[in-house]
Amino acid sequence: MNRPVRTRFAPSPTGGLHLGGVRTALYNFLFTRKHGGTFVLRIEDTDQTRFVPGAEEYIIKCLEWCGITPDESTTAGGNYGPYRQSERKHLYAQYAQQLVAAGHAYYAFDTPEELAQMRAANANQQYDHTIRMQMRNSLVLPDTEVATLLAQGVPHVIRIKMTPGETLTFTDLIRGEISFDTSLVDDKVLLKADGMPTYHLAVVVDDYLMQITHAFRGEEWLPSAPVHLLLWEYLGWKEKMPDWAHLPLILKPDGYGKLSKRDGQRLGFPVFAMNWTDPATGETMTGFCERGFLPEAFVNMLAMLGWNDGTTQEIFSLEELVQAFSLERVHKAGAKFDFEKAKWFNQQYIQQASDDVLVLLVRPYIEEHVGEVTDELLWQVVPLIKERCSLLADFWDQGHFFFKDPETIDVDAIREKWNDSTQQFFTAWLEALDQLEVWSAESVERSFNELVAAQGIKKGAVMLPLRIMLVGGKYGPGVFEIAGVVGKEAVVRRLRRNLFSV
RNA sequence: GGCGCGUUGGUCAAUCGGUUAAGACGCCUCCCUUUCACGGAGGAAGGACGGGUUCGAUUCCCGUACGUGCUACCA
Repeated sequence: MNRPVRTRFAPSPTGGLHLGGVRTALYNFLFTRKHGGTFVLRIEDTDQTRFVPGAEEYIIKCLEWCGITPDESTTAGGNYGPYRQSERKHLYAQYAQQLVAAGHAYYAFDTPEELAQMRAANANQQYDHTIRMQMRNSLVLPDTEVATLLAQGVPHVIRIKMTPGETLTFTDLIRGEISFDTSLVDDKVLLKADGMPTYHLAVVVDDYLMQITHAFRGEEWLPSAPVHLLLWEYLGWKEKMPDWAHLPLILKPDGYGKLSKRDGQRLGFPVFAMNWTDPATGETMTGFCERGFLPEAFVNMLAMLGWNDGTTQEIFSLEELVQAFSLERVHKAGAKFDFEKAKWFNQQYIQQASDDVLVLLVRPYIEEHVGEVTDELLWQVVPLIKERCSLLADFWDQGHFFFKDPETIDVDAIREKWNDSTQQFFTAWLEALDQLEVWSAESVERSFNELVAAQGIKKGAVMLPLRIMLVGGKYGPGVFEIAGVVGKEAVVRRLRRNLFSV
């Protein structure tokens, strides 16, 4: 196939953009960038009952955050629009009619009750070649009656007429050759009673009209591949059919099922790229973005979930991914999502990031707690604590004491070390600090050491209490560094308060 | 139930018939550090099972088991 490469990402706007969705989009993006093609975003909003307003804008926002913006979409434009299936309604009906005319599809007038009755007779019964001649459709009804029913506007659908007894084979770019027996495939609905197409008709028509050359989608679509294959054939477009690649699923960390929103809530990690608020319930699901992931790290992590370049390299920039990516190396088996590993990727990127971008990124996570903070303070704090942070949100947990007095103090830890001489020591040190002319990490430390020597006590006995009074617990960077940044006033205040309470 | 797809340590995974079966995350130990992290050194932990093919199978084939997906006028 010599056509220019065109891939499409086709999410349904029914909720947040989850990990599997982003990864599919990412592989589309990497593939098109590598082969100099076009990356199309098409929206599958044919199911009006599940359609959620604002979801399309949300999806585009997520892709932008990830740095994998599509070349063609409702907002980006392009010559193959409209890019929303709901706006292409007329096209699908036209091709469905064409299939009926060619004898590859038929009108079915069965009511929901009749369908239920059919299935009640045999739980495994599908609407297929074994039973279609016993149903109410244009295959069995006289032409005149069909015409009358259609004229009267009786609700009906159009179903594909599967030819039994054939073996369909196609080559999946990831899985190799896959075969199906058409006798086992049912007569899927192509056009619904409301005039909207089902996914089956819509993908084929859209991919054809948008001249898609490579179609990537989740593994869950594999069983319906024969329907799509036949549709390409029946519509007479077989030569233009894209190559297929069915991507492995992203699985929940425990158990083996597909990763779902519920798993995120249950296990305490995000499953969406960015915050998603369900307009119906008002419930907000935290995204990787808001949780403090850097987009580069997020994308890197996702790329490695089901693919690797065969070397031991794990950290890839987007550009490197584009170079190294190949569908042949995508795994066949699903991969369990591991939040710990995801955090590790982000930690790597935080360590690599320069302090000036970190200051920019970290600010909202700090200001969320204490209001406005100065650049100067952030510039001092960021380098001191970045190496102990995996998520942007960690900057608050690891450095809150730089911005406000600790709210809780690990009193028990102090008490273990506490006695009259430590009490004396700190009282004396407070006076010494007051005399200090230059306030810096070094001068504070010097003053501390001098007093330790003068009082003849063990430094270990007073270091920990000092830390805890200053930061609240047994963590954080060097105490004197902290004292230097926080300033004399705050140090004295924190010591006084805690000296008294202990 | 039927059909499809899959199966290397707890997790991500390398190996494209011959290896002491890499590496990473996590876990454990030690070092560094008068806190915690970072960093460094080390450790435990793996080919689902049964048949073939072959001089030789983790690798190729078949079967079984297990898992998972689909089986809607949802995608």
